[in-house]
Amino acid sequence: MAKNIKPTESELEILRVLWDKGTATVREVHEILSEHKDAGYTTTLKLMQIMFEKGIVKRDDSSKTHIYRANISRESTQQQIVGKMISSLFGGSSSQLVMQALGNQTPNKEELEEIQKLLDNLKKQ
Amino acid sequence: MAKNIKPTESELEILRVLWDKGTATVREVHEILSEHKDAGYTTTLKLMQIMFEKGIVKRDDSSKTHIYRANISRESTQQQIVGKMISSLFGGSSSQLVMQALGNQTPNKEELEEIQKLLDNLKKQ
DNA sequence: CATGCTTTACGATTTAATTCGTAAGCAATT
DNA sequence: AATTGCTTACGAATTAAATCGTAAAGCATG
Repeated sequence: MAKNIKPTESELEILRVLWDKGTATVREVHEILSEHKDAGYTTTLKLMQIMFEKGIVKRDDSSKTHIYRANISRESTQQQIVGKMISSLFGGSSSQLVMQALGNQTPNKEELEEIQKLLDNLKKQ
Repeated sequence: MAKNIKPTESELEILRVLWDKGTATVREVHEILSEHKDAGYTTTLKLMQIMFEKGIVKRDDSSKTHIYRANISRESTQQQIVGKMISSLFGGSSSQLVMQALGNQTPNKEELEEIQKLLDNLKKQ
């Protein structure tokens, strides 16, 4: 049973850091976010506290500086969001999304091969 | 130069109706939306008025009942949103999005063939 | 022309997300 | 022990989206 949680834009940014690093403190997340975005430290803190209340992240608060960790997987979140987009923007047709994505920004040779393999598998069934 | 407009969730719902029908009155849009969602008529009206102010839709107000029409294309909007999603959720890798979409909900034979054609084209280059 | 129905306009409220200021706690250093 | 610096907690302000109530205008019909 996948969690039916829809992270906001800002929450996604934080999740990406946590997914990449595994665990992180508020400070670490904030450092990374502030490369691209300017918001104060307490803003990041507050967001992460709210995410904790919502159950989107876990945290270890046994020491003074809390250590955070994502509580929803990258894959299930991607699936959730992509699924929603397919139904809301592509009339339920995943192939339309695929075409759009491929036409948009072309992957390199290795990636194309990977897609080809997946496609071959799907065609067999 | 594509418009850099990011429709909200509700605005997208309205746009979908306009894209499908070409033109529509507030009443028509509202009828369709209210099949799946319950919000009052004036809510839909207000949203469409705001979209007009933002330039997302055009309207013909020569008669009392105004006639609306999308002012951004379905394709460019899809591109915008998919592009954003690729960078924000898939680390810039469009193939990852493709894999996710294909794994998620498998298209039928014809769609698979279409994707195959596109893939062949991309591989040639 | 009065009544009733539909429309637009518009202000106000509600709800959610984001942002920040300030206080309090803790730890290291002087 | 006082100072400095980093941490969390928390309330409050800001901003944006969505919702609705009410009024005014237009139009058809009795």
